[in-house]
Amino acid sequence: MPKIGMEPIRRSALVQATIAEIGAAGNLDVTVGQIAKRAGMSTALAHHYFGGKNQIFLAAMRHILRQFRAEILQAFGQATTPFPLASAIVESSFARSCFAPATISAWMTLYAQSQSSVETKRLLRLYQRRLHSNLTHALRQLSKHPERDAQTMAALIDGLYLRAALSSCCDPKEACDAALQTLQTLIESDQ
Amino acid sequence: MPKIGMEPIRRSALVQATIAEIGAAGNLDVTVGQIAKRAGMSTALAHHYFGGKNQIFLAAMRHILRQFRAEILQAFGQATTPFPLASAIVESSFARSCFAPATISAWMTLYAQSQSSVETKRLLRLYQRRLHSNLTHALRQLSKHPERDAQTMAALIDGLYLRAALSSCCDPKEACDAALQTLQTLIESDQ
DNA sequence: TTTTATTGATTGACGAGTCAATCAAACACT
DNA sequence: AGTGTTTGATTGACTCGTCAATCAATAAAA
Repeated sequence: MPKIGMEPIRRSALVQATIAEIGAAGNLDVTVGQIAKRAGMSTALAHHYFGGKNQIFLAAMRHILRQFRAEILQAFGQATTPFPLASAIVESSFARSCFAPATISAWMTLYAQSQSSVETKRLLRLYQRRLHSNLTHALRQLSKHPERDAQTMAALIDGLYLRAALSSCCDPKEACDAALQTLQTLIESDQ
Repeated sequence: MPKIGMEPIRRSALVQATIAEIGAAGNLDVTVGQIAKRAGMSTALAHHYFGGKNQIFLAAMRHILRQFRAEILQAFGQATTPFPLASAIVESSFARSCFAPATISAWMTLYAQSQSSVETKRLLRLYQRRLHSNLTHALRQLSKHPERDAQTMAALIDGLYLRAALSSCCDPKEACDAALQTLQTLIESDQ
């Protein structure tokens, strides 16, 4: 079997499997064995490539963040004028991909783990800083207090996401509309 | 030792110890042994009173929710006119007690576990519904869209709490002010 | 003596990480 | 082309530790 160059394939498969497995379990109570099995390899191989359970999880988290970032960058690419840009950032945050059960569980896990793992906390902060900075940039020409409104919008996005993701009652679309509505209100109020 | 009526004392001690232990660990990776030791008893006794690990955790969660609810009720008691009432609800959500490390960890755990435990999800929804209903009540005379604005404020509170609790940079006070500021903006905008 | 409180010791299961061994492709050299 | 060597890929089996849950036994009130 040893075709050379398996490493990236295996690593990717493990990351995918980790996310899927977290999604299926709903939390971090997932064994390396389960992950490896889903990825179609032995536990030993998983350890061989990642060195340990925690590093597998971190890689999975990074993958989610990278995916989210891609979503945002795409939004930046398509919209060029300020307001559509701001809306696009909001809409990216409520993209369908963010509401896949596995993604939701991974996010919640990220929050929960950030209390105990400095590396996880670092990742979370990275996300928060990026969202804030993107929003500030988009709001610079729309708002009198771009920093402050960006802070508010960022928190609102996180909060609406939480509620939409956890209470299966209200759907992503509704949450997104609520965020856009508030965005409008904010930039109108201090014109 | 068998003084009669130990049960409530033991249960309470276990709940306290659970919260403290979750706070110290930063997550749910806490053993019954650790909890029992902190509460000054044997693991067997912990099992005797609660029946199992999960039920200990659920009791701890319920305790946090109850504590939070007390904070809100107190706010309701003190403020009688609408606007101070709404502010008071916001302020309760950012009370110092909500930012104790143990409380933060417990909340994050609540979010994370709600994906896998129906009972935990039930508790979370209970909190969400109560916050929404309290806010709606307070906003009824202040806003043209009490329901909608309550939804927004509830999400904003959760989001600001997340950010304040997880990034040690921005403090509770700031988050609270941001929420109050937005509350003001919302009710002015649709007057 | 019945009931309640309490524990030490034990069990049974599970899981992370390690290791030695195997297998096959690629490579080097003739 | 043929042969031997290196090297990456891969795993089964094992170790070591941990932990939830159980139980039988003890002690003290009522």
